Amino acid sequence: MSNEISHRKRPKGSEEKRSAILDAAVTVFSRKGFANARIEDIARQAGIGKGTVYLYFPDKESLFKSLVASAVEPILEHADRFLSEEDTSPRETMTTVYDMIDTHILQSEKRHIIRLMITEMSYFPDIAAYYHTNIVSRGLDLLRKLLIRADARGELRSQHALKVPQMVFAPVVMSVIWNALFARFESIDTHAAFQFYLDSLFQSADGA
Amino acid sequence: MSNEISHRKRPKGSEEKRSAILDAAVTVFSRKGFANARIEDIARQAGIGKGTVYLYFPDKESLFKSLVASAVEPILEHADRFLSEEDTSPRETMTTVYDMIDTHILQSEKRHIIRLMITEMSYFPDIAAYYHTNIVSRGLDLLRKLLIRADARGELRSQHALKVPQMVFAPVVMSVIWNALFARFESIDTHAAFQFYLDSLFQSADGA
Amino acid sequence: MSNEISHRKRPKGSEEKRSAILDAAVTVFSRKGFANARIEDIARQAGIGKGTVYLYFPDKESLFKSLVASAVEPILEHADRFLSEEDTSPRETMTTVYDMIDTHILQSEKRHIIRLMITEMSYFPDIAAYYHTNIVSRGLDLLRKLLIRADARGELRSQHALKVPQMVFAPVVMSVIWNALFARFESIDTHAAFQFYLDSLFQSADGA
Amino acid sequence: MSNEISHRKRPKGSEEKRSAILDAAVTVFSRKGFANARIEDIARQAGIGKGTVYLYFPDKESLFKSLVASAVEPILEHADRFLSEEDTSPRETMTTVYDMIDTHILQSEKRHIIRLMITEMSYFPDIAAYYHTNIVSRGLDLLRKLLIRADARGELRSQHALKVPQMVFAPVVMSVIWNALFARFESIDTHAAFQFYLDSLFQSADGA
DNA sequence: CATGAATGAGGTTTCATTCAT
DNA sequence: GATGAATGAAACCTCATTCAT
Repeated sequence: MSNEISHRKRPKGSEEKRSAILDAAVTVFSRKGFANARIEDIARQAGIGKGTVYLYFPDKESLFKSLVASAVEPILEHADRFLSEEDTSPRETMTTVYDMIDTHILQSEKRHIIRLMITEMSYFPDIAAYYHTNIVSRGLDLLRKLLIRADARGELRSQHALKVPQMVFAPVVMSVIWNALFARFESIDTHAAFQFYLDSLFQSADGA
Repeated sequence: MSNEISHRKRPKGSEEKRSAILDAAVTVFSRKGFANARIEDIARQAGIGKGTVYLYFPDKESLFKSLVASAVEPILEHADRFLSEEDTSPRETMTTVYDMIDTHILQSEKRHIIRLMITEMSYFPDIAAYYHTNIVSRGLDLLRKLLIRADARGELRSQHALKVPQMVFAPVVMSVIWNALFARFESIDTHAAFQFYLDSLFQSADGA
Repeated sequence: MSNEISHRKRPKGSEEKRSAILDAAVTVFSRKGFANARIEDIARQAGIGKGTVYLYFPDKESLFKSLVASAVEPILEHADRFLSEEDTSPRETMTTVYDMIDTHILQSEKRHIIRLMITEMSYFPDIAAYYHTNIVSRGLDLLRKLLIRADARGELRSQHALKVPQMVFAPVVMSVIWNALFARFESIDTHAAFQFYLDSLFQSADGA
Repeated sequence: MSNEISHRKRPKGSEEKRSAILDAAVTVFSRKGFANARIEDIARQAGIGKGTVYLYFPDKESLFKSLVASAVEPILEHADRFLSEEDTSPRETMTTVYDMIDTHILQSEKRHIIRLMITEMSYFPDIAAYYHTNIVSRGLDLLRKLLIRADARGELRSQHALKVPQMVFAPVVMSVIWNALFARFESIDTHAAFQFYLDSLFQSADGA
């Protein structure tokens, strides 16, 4: 909706402008990567002047970090709520989580931000630290609990899953990376990946 | 092993020096990423002068591409051979493949190169095209055959796997990325990931 | 004179600055030649920063070409007008042309640019092609007509002149080159050269 | 004979090699200009190693200067002899000189060196000084005497010629420069230029 | 607030020159 | 003597950032 190539008309309100810059940044960072993105391109894409970017973000790195934050924070709230639900079956919970991820990340412009996190975060150790502490490790804790609950109910197919809860994210990561590198040549069936994972993680309580 | 009659005119220590530059390049590219790696740093790391790098590689991009090639090409030969074996059970074959990957990539310095491929390749579309054609799509073909054979033998656990053979690489990709971003904070149990995958893909022929 | 509505978006002092850069470029290119002139020297000479040069000219070569164009284009307009005059005697016309060249080129800073054209143009084949097509061959055509008209009026001294109209430029070229190489040691009497040429080309109609 | 593009077989004798380097230098300097000629190209063209050039010439500049010297010195000897002849008519003498120049310079590879002198000498003030003192001013003296002698015999057409003896070289300079810049597009009739000059300088003693 | 002209640090690449073999 | 691998100074050009308007 807002990531055409055309230069949009000047946004007015201050918060709107901040958000226009972030939108433009996703586009440009996605296309070029952090190092090759020019602030001037982001400004033009946002329909504002180059100097204006610096009224909203102190420097290029902060802009990138804000971008990541703007994408990740809303996700966390949802996740928190759903993963803690204990009155639904683990498979149902996980199905819901995957649906949410599919809808709110993979199908939205946010998938670009997730890709940028994956490809650029190793060069921003402080971002990595921040998100590990605040998001990843908390997410893994919730997942571990979910898997343990599934195991207790006899629904966990492989004990190995308990040792690598990170793999639950594999369909997301693989989908994002595959599309970044090879979408031009060959698509990846993300839904099948989710289904495959649900089948891999869970079985009905009778072991079938 | 790499001491054949050299292709070009460079004398004696030449191939060793080329190697030294590539080794230095892994280190520096890994630490800084392609864009932030300075040729001068690579040269210093290799213990040579800045200009010397250009005697072996025409420019920074070629150096990077050669680096990727040097890591990937040997892998392909092995993979080809093993995946085509038809007289072993699919699970055994896959186990061997995972072992090979673990030994030759994840446990070696090559894991850094694989990470660089994943994180930088989207900015080198021609590398992506080359490796998709020559490696990835061929690998997927072999995997598809393997999975179909497993299915024919009643050993494939989920039909969904057939639609996303890419997911077979998930343990490798996840391991590499996790370690790049979060190894400092929390390890990932790569072996458990492989086991989980084998359990997910295959069941004994009687469905157990 | 150069204060029309400017083509691009550069505001107020912009055309002045472009001019200042071109002026500085004449000085530095003249002193050092194209290859040995450093952009930084030109910038310093113009009283601006190195990067500023690149706001006005995309690269060093373009700067050089613009420099040549800025000197040559105004000349052409004049020349066109005068050489086509058919109601004055050829000798008078040629006298006027030589006067114009003397005033507007040899006595002005433009003589440096003409020298640069002569000394550097062989390394810019596209400049040579452009100026041959647009200036030199057109100038020669006009000169040929002039000489033929003189011949028809019985005023051409030597038929050989018709075969090498290029020699009409000899006083200019010789003067520019002599001064570039030997002005320090010995002057060249440019006016005598022009007079010699007029005497060589033309005689009164009665053959005297 | 010796300016093909192919890499010749190794010359052996020391003087031969010096001369091979000079031959190669003409070719390469002509094609690229002083600044853009690479020592390595000259060496390859001469069929020797890069370092070998430095056994014969201390640096690039010296090589260039030696090149010019090798072309100019032999010319001087001839010129001296002919111009001083007083028992032939000035026009005959000048005709001979022009013939010599045509044969030994314009028709030979030396024309490239003359061009290089013209185009590069302004950036080598010491070369200019040397040749002005030793060649140009001496040549002009001889020419002045010749013209005065012609005048005394009533054979000088225009008194202006006495004031700009430099113009006697105009056909040479114009021919060399024209060919350097525009030979691809349009030729210059050098012989007509010489004839035009002889007609311009001299008349028969009776004024015809 | 907004702008974009101006700046100069920084990185890539070239190539004259050296020197160990 | 001859070589060419190695070097690093030097120059082009880019772009994040500043600041006068």
